[in-house]
Amino acid sequence: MDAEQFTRVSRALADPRRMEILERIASSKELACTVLASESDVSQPTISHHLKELSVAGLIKPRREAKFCYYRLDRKVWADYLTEMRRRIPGRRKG
Amino acid sequence: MDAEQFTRVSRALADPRRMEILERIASSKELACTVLASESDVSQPTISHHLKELSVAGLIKPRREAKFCYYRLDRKVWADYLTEMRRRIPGRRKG
DNA sequence: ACATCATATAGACAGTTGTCTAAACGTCAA
DNA sequence: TTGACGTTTAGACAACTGTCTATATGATGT
Repeated sequence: MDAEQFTRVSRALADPRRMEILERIASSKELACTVLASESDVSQPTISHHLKELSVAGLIKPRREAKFCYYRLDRKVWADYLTEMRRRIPGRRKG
Repeated sequence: MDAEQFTRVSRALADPRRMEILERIASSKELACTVLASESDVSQPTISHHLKELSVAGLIKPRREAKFCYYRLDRKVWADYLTEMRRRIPGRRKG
């Protein structure tokens, strides 16, 4: 994962509400915007905005189906992010 | 790790410069502000500000020795953060 | 006491961000 | 075509953030 995407992901995760949304998406195979909007206490455009940030970061992928838009977690990007974290802050070698 | 600290850590990591500082500290057993300030291209107060954010998040611990202040990574907090990340976005169970 | 060095704090300022409302866009069903 | 629905975009606004300069604090050495 390159530095730019790493930063984008980090920033995307920095907002608690966005993290919450990501968790919600990850907990399901696929989730429609409507569900997220109805579950949240912020407006639907705000949800849309957060989903875009998560998309741009590459953490989620949209699937359009007629009127609806479903999002799913990109597990590869997530795994890559965690790997990059461990690479940047490696565990202590003895000595 | 409680939700509040999780958010604080996430926010602390969201700034590339702060992440860089954290990596630099992690790469060494202990690091003085002076070193960080001299290596960076931002002003000393800005470095001090970033160090405070990282401290408040619990990621680094200061050690005062006379005039100097040395920082080291709190590896437990770091490990806890990664654990919490994995807990929030668990790997897919089959089915 | 005074000057010097290392660090922290205060205050200011521009840029970013999360949120809202209003409106646009695209799809479906009468 | 009209209307309703799901979603995105535009624009506005307050709050937050990264940065700076100037200053304060505190320790050292002369």
